Amino acid sequence: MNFVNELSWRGMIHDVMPGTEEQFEKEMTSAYVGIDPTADSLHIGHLVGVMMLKHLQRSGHKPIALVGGATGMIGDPSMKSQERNLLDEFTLRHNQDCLKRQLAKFLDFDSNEPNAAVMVNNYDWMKNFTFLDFIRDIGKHITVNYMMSKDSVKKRISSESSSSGMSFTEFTYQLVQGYDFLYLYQNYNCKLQMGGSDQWGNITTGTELIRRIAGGTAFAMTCPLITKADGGKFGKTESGNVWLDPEKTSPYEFYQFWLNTSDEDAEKYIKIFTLLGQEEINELVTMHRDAPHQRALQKRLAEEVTVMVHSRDDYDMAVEASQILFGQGTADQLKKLNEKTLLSVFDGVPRFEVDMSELVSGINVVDLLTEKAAVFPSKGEIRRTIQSNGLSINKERVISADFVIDQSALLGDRYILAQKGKKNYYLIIVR
RNA sequence: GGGGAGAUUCCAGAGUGGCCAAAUGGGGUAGACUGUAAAUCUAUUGGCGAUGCCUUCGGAGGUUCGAAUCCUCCUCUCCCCA
Repeated sequence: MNFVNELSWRGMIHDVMPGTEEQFEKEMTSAYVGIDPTADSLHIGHLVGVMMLKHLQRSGHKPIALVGGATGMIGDPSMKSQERNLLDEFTLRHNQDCLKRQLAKFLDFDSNEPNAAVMVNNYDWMKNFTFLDFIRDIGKHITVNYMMSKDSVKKRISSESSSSGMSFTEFTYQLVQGYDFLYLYQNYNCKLQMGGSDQWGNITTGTELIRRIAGGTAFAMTCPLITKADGGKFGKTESGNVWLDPEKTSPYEFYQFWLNTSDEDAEKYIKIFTLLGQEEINELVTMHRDAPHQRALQKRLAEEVTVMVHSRDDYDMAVEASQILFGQGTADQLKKLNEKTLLSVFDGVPRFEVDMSELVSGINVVDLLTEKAAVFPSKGEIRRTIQSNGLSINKERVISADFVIDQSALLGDRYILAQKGKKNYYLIIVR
């Protein structure tokens, strides 16, 4: 399997440095991707980089996952984000461990194969590197002129937009990241850095350092930034990031995220986020174009990714839940569910607990869903939702804000299903 | 060190004494249409015991019958000149 070709037909290559392909043909090559350890879980924004590493390992080369304990605290000027705070070492290690556990689902870290994956943390080699040593040994080899010519820097300096300027720390970022590459080159024989297209400038600072200090040749390869056809940010839902950690994003929500991708995006994503082959994907795309309402693409995409990140069981559960929630499910069907099925179906649904005493004499929906269970942030909002036909209880539409709920509404004697709009479910558990 | 501009509801951005809970756009939410899509259209978008009341226009005071709007001080941001 040719790594570059593989990524190329999948639309995962934005830019490659000349000679990269030849390098892969010449020998087993180590390549790395950087990951910020800002949280103790990866989110799907990280997935592209992870998939690049996965393809790399599949084609016989050696993946290195670099945890940016040091760089993560500086903040990349191209990210526009604020400068970040230094994570304390305990948190850093904790996050690193968690990330490794997740990455192990994609990459083989443990085998004795020569191309087993490796995880490193740049904090380990940066923490004892003094400022003086750094500017003497590294800074000396790169000119400010060179650093200023990077797009990420230029954008921040030509401050026609009322941006807040760029701090020296941010300016230094590319050097620190470049040094990582040099370090990996010297200590791990790593010859390629991969990343999003916004990383190109940073990566080439690394190859430049390697050329000037080590007299070696290293390569750069970037993938396009993942976008959505509607211009929105990829990987976000109403409730924020889509995490790989099932505690943060349940498998049901995870599955739903992928199932909801638009037609246009689905064709793109299935190539990037699954390992399906070219032929199979082409068939799916054709099938989908013939009968878009079947959403064969989305279904397969959601299946593949959910199974890969979670498990086949989690996937089955998510599908079952989706069928009950979005299928022809009626109030009657809902009432027939036994407790076990009900709980598993609503596994990923936000839950609220309410005391039985609230229900015995009946309670107004508005009060229940604001004061007792904070499904809505304010009473005004729930009233507006009811007025626009947006609220259902146990799959039956609430038509008036005066609607009263009592024990007769309970499913399985202790549950109430509240639904806001089409897609948002909340489970109320009565004690 | 000197000079200038600014801080408004989720964001951008109007408003410069009463008609302002505050234009417009974006975003969010809900509805219609659909395929749990996209696009489009509609409604809504501070809170509440709701024809009214309460809290909001960087912070603290003050003027006034009445302030987002005027005055004083403070905090922060940006720009220009040294």
